Order: sequence, then structure tokens, then C-alpha cells
Amino acid sequence: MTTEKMTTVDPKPKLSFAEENYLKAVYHLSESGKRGVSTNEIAEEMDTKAASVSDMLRRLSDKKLVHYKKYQGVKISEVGKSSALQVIRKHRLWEVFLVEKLKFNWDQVHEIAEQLEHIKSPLLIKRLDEFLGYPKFDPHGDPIPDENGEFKEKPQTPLAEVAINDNGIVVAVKDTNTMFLQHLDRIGIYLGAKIKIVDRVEFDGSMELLVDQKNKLFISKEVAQNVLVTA
Amino acid sequence: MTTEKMTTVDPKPKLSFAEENYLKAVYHLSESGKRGVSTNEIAEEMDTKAASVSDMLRRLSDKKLVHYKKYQGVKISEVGKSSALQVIRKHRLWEVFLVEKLKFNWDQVHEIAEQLEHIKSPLLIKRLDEFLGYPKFDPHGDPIPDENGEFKEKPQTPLAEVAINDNGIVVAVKDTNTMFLQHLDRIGIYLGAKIKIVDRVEFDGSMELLVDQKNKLFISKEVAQNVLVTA
DNA sequence: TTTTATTTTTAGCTAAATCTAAAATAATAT
DNA sequence: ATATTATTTTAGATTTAGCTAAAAATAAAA
Repeated sequence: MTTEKMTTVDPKPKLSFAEENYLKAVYHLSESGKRGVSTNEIAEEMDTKAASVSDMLRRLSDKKLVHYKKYQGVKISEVGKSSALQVIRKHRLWEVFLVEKLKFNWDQVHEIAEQLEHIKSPLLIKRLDEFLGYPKFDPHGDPIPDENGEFKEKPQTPLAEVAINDNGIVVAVKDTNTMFLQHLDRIGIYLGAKIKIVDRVEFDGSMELLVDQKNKLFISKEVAQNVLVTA
Repeated sequence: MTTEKMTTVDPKPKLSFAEENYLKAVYHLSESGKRGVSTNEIAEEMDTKAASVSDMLRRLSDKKLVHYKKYQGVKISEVGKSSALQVIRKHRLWEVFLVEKLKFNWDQVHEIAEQLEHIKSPLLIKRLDEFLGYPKFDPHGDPIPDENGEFKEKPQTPLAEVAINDNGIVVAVKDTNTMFLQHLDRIGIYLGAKIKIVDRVEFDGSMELLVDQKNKLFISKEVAQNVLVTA
């Protein structure tokens, strides 16, 4: 009798930190463009080499976490998406915890959450969620998926696309880079701020704003593209 | 000119999870017996093989985290001790968080804290400590080292060694095993409980107690040895 | 449609952290 | 003191995750 190892693929395998990070990157990149994500894009996003990405994609594909055809780019699978969303859920819940409970500033939480997101304990996340009062958005305005990976985004438009004289409330930031967030702090833009577009300069895309009906502010195109508001 | 790599040993290198776990084991084992810790003891404690331990000890020794002579067992170095104590500090602070804030039971927190203790962010631990109100003891009564690795233990005696008719308050448990802690829950022993020794059976070391002046209780020698009280 | 450039993959290495099996050393017992 | 047993170390393999350099495939340009 030949004893062979059963190779049924576990539908929810325990993933390594590296695997979780790759899945997250693939997920984020597939959200922007609807097409398959290229090896180079992933390498860029993760600050690693294309060769390492190829290698990992092969392994993720073996585990059915992504759909991958050589030279054709990669798409996340249903199982992979669900895993990625759980990691994202954990990341964002921890960010809320750090800001709401530990008094961190929104520009300080990303790196720490990058570590905390890999802690494995469903009960921990359930309790954390409860402790935080079931938040729906993280400190940067990004939505927090529920246990089933479901979430809804607030309708949002970059300031850069809002018409002159229109008003909006800041609901999210596109970039969560420390430098950018610190800049927003300095100039007085924060989640919830009421903003009126006073003027837009065609030449360089810079804008003049009125924040909270009293503070006049000039911002660059870069800032205008990364601050998201609702009407 | 020959360019040689400087090999000054970093006094506080970033340690891997595995290295931190080995250091913790060496630290805990060197506390009990005052002599060098044997490879086998460590293998036993960490549920791994002696060969793996030998290998790791060599590497920890290269990094000056332990004093190690082949076949002679190992002793933790000052740097190693300080690193171990910081990991222990983190472990115990997280345990307090899980019990005090997330309503975990004391028998559920060990495994989760085993993961959380490896998160690297001094500021996070500072803020967590503050958030928890600078606790001095974890949910099992173990002392929490401060940022300098200093701590003091409450004077403690195993119930098994307390004289008949003497009283004590439960201040810690020696074993933090889930089964043992659940057993204590079931019979009604908890940190802070007032206990009077009613009787001790010479034959098997079992004891009769009065808990909180009203509940009569019989416990085995094993329990008596693992519950610690102050006079 | 070739040629050129870019992207992606493969091949081969390195470093941790593990394992098994075999060799070396230390401890114990006759 | 020697032989047996137990412990510890070494040697060699494996797995994961990274790297560089070279080859192969695809896409873009002439």
C-alpha cells in the first residue's frame, strides 16, 4: 500500500507575515486598476525585487490565494481577498486603538499597526472591536471591514476636483505617509474639517480654501489630490 | 588598503522572535536554579530539539547575549538579561491590557501575549503602561519590570508551606497553565482571596481551606504548591 | 516585421531556524 | 578504570524569504 500525503488545500491556512503582506499589496493594487497586477508594481509597492515577487506569487498561487499566470500578472482569489481583508480589518482596528486609546497622532500609527495586524487571534479582534465601539472608519478615514470582509466607503472626492464655491467635509486622506499627515496637522486640515473652495489656480493646480468658515489657506495640487471630502 | 567590516557588537541589537523566545527561556530557567542552564532543559521548556538549542546558543553567544561554553551550559549576560526583561515587561503589560480592558479571563491571555510581546515600539509600551495606570503586577501576580528592568516581587509562600490556622492572601500563581487556572476558577480561588488553612493531610499533602471566611474547600498538594500567598 | 527595450522568470546563493542522524563529551555504574 | 548511558554538539538537509545575475518572454519602436 502506497501512503501518499493528502494535498487538499486548506481553505483558510495560517499565513506567514510575508504572505499576508504580499496579499495586502496585491489587494490594494487590484483595487486601483481593475486589471491584473504586475510583478513590478508589487515589487515597487513592497520595496523589494521583482525576482522575490515572482517567487512569492508562485507560492501564493500554489495555495490558491491568487490567480497567477506567468507573465500575465496576478489577480487575488476569493480566499485571498478574504484573508487580505481580515488583515486590513486588524490593521485599521489597531490604528483606531492607538489613536483613540493610546493618544497617538494619526501620522504615528501606520508602522505599529503594520506589526500588530499580524497577531493571530480572532477573539482578540472581536474583543478589540467591541472595546472600541465597533468603529467603521480608521483615523485616516479608511473603512474597516467587518468579520465577513464587508464595508462601505463614504462617498469621497479629492479637493482637487471640487468646484469653486462648493463646500465639503474632510472624510479621508488618500496618502497616509507621515510627512503628508504632519503637513496637514501644520496647516490645520483634519478629518471632519469643513472646507469651502475659494479659488483654484489653473497654472499649477494649487487652491485657496476656507477652513471651518474662518481660516484662509493655500494648498498645493499634491495636497488637493490627497485630501478627500464629501459634498 | 584592506577594507574590513567593523564588528563592534551592537549593545541593543534588534532581536528576532526566536532569539527573544530563547532569551526568555534562558532567563526564566536561570532564575530557578542559580547554575548554568543545560541545553536539554531549554529544549524541554521550548518544546524543541537539543540540536536546535545548541545552534541558537552559539548564535546568542556570538551576539554576547549569553555566556556559553560548549558542554558547560549557558548563563544569561547583562545585555541578554536586559533584553529578556523588556520582553517580559511587554508580555505582562499586554496581559494586563487583555484582562483589564478586553475582559479576557486570566487563563486566556498567555498565548496572545506570547505574540504581542514581540511588537517593537518603545513608545507603544510607554503609552500602554500609562493607559493601564502603571500596573506593577500582571493578572497572575507576576511583577512587571519597569523600563530599566527593575521590579519587586511581593513576599510569597506556597499554600503548601503555610502553617495550620494561619491566614494569607492569594498574591500569585506559580503555574499559568490554562487547565490549572480554570480549575482555580471552578473552585473559587482568585488573586486577592483571603485564605485560612484549616487542615493539612500528611499522607498526600492535600489541604482544607476556608476562603473569604465562608467557603470550605479541599485542595490537592499540586494546587497547594502552585498557589502563592502572603501572611 | 525586425530590432530594441522592458518586464518577468529562472537559476543559484545566503541567512535564519528548524530537523534527523551521527559523533563527541561528560556522567554514572560496575 | 573501564564500560555503559546520557547529554551535547556537529554535520548535513529542509523551508522560507530574501538577493543578484542571466535567460526568456513580452511589449514597444523603428
